[in-house]
Amino acid sequence: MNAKRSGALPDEDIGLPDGSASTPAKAKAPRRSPGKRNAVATRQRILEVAMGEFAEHGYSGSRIERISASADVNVGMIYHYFGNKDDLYLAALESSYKIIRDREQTLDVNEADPMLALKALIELTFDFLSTDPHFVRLIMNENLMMGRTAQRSSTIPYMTRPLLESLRTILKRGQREKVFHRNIDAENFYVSILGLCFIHVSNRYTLSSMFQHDFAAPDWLERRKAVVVDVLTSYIATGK
Amino acid sequence: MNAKRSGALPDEDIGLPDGSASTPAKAKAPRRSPGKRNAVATRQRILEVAMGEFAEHGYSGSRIERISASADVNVGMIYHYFGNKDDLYLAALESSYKIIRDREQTLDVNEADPMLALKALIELTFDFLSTDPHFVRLIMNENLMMGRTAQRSSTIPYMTRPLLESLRTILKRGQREKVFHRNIDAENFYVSILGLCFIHVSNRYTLSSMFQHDFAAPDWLERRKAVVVDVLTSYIATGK
Amino acid sequence: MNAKRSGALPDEDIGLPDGSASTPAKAKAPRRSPGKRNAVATRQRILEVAMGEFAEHGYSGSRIERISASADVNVGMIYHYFGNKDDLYLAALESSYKIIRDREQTLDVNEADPMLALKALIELTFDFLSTDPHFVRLIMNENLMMGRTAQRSSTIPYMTRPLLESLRTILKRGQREKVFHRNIDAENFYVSILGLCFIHVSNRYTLSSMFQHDFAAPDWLERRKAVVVDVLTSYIATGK
Amino acid sequence: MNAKRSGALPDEDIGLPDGSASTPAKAKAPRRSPGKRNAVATRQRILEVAMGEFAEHGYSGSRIERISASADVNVGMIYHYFGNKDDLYLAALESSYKIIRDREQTLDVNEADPMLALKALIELTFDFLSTDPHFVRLIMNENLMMGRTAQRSSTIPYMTRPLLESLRTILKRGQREKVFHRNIDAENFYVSILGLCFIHVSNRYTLSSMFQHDFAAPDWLERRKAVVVDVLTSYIATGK
DNA sequence: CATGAATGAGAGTTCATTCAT
DNA sequence: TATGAATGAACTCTCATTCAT
Repeated sequence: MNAKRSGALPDEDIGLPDGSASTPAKAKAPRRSPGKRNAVATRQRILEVAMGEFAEHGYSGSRIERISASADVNVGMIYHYFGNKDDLYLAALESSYKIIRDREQTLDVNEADPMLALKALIELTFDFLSTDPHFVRLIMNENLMMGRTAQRSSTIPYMTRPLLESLRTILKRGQREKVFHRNIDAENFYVSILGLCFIHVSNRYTLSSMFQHDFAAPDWLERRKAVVVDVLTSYIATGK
Repeated sequence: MNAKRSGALPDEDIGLPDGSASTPAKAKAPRRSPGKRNAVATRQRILEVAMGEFAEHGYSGSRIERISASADVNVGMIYHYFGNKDDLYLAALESSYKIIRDREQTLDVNEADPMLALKALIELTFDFLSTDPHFVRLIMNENLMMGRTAQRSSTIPYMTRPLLESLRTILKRGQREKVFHRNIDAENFYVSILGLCFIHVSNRYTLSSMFQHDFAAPDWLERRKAVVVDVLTSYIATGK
Repeated sequence: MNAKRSGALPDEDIGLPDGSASTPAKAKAPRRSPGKRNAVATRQRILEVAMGEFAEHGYSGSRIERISASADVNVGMIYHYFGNKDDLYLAALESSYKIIRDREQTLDVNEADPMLALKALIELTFDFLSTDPHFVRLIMNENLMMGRTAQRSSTIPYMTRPLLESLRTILKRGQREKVFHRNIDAENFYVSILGLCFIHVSNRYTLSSMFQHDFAAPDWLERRKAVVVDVLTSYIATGK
Repeated sequence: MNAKRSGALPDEDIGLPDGSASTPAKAKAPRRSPGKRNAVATRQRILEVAMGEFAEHGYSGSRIERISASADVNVGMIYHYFGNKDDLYLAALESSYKIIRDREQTLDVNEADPMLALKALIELTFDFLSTDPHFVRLIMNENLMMGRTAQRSSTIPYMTRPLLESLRTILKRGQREKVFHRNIDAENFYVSILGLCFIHVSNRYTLSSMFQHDFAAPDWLERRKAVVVDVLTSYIATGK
């Protein structure tokens, strides 16, 4: 891709300007041993820094220069390994998605009690999104950009498949055992889970200014998680 | 001397680059002619165009030039009326919030049946957010910018008060009449409403690529709205 | 935000507008070619051009564009090396001061005859200021800007120390040897020297229009220098 | 003159950017009685404000908008009365010059003792320049602009004539009475007076940062004035 | 006379990207 | 591989000046 500047993405993208001064240089990847020319490690270092940069500043607010400084490489290297900002963003997005996918694999769908399995899935989702806001911010950004990059990706569209499969498995079993209502649609239920686990992270700041307290406070999160589980289970449960 | 690229937000913001070519100049306010040299009208025209621009492209992706072209005014006029990009964004944000607030005021809280009143509130929220994605996008953008502008606003923090008051009134009456559980917390319940009404708009594109259908399709929205009402009422209802 | 027109000095500055047409692009540093991609040389070239630009046009009258053109570099390079117009001006000011300081160091303070040493110092000051009006203009400009930049400098305030030390040394010796009056104050005397050596350069144009001749003409300068030395020595000398 | 922007002055000018915030709106001419349409008074008010503005900010640093605000008229009026910025500057310059000229007329050249008359002239000059730095700043500015505007003026070139005439008269009488050296040249002596009375005002800020005290402090000025008189009279006096 | 909305031509600054070394 | 100097195209913001009302 050879597009100068923002021309890269045909239409939309999200960004946060500089503020370089106030962002305290990040945790900068550990300084590499000098002289080591380790292509794989360099690439990985750039990628990790980029994930943080894009999550924090959005696409157009992210700075190649800042990434190169934090990753302790020069600009040229970024272009060498990733081609351009657009493709670096794609790589960062895919890499971020991979993390949650891997996490979801740890779920034991075959748990004896479907309700317990469901609760576990809800809590995992809640915890994952709440613990590290980077992922949520990246998704928000991607949606503001109208999903253009996600569409280009060959891996992202499938990203939540495992989670969805787990959910379907659990739902079916619960319905067979008549502990769940039979007409619960997996997709719709997934959207409900996501909505309830996403909102306090995505809208953290506007909610905070409405309610005058921090929506990222651990104890609030703990109580909120219980409510979310409650809302969802009371909806799905037959009461049997 | 000079505030650097002065107009920037101190630290963070969200933006979507140009794409000028593909965005066909917007719907351009109707070409004025009789309204020439009309301060109020000009200011309003700029503001309306700005609301659309910021919602579509985010803060740093928005272009003063594009706004001035769409509003059919000289760039200088924007600075004349709003000072700088930042303050224009603030004005647009406040103006957007005002619209939803005004809409909420149309609710009849004293509806005889608390459950019906609650459903009305949920549906109004759902419809408002779904109908015009601009508001949702603006809020997403503001949260990606860590709420910096909302905090600067003297009006926004109080904007959702009326809605909350309505909700509290309804909840209290429902609890008194024992049709709602007694320990439902208004704040927490509001967050649940918001989460369920927000997610399919905010995550429209990533969800669409996951489930391969358009999450803005009218019929899907209709069904989804019923589910949302169902989830929330089945959680709150005593079954009495 | 952003310091609007951001790069500006906090409050005041002096400048001379364009006149680009009439100023024939300056003496443009010799077109580089071998020196391409030479950081040190490029920085130096920019600095030298900037010194001339600021001296001729004042701060706000100076144009980054004109500097970049004369230095035969891209505008971005100026920001790369100097950050902004303000800091470039600071660098130019410091660099200019350094030149006169270095020149002063060539003085032999331990000259046998204090009166001769004093004359040498006066003549050096006179010649330096008269020969190249750039320095005088830069200082005038800085004073019109109320010394804001000089105050920011960590080096300028100390720059005239050596000259003052030289003067003090000479004065003391002359007083000890009773060829100078004893109650001559070094600071006050320095101000007198400066005033007499400065005025025909700083007020060159208004004086010229008053007296209808060029105050920069070499023969006039020669005669004037003799008068200045005369005024100052007749004041300080005991007549012994 | 119809030149847009800085193109007005062919080449040079001096200016100080905004800093509007820190300059506390000046002493704003007394608010005129509403409804009064007094052309002469309006013109005069603009002129006075302009004199202050140009003295403080230099030519290109001065803002038509700021002048109109301080003079409590709108921009159009300035153009109505003065044509353009350039001609307003010329008017302000001439008006400033007129003030000092008028002041000088108060001198009694026919004072019995030539030395006393000379001292009076020196002190008047010293006091005038020290008391209100506006005049000095205006002259500095004009010289940085290479006297282009002064040359256009039909009155300025003659401005110091009266002072010069007074000086010549005094010098001649003193030389006739043999209290002054005979070969003192009026022009040269005038330049010396000016240099010694000008420097601590023109270079106030750079001198202050060199010597770490305020060169506008009343007691310092008093002592300095004595030195200046001393320097000049000890040079001119025959000692008879 | 008076107003201030509107214009247009810059000016300073930023940043993705390229390329000589 | 690696560096960072260099480029060029924007972008935000300013300001003298004009002109409809």
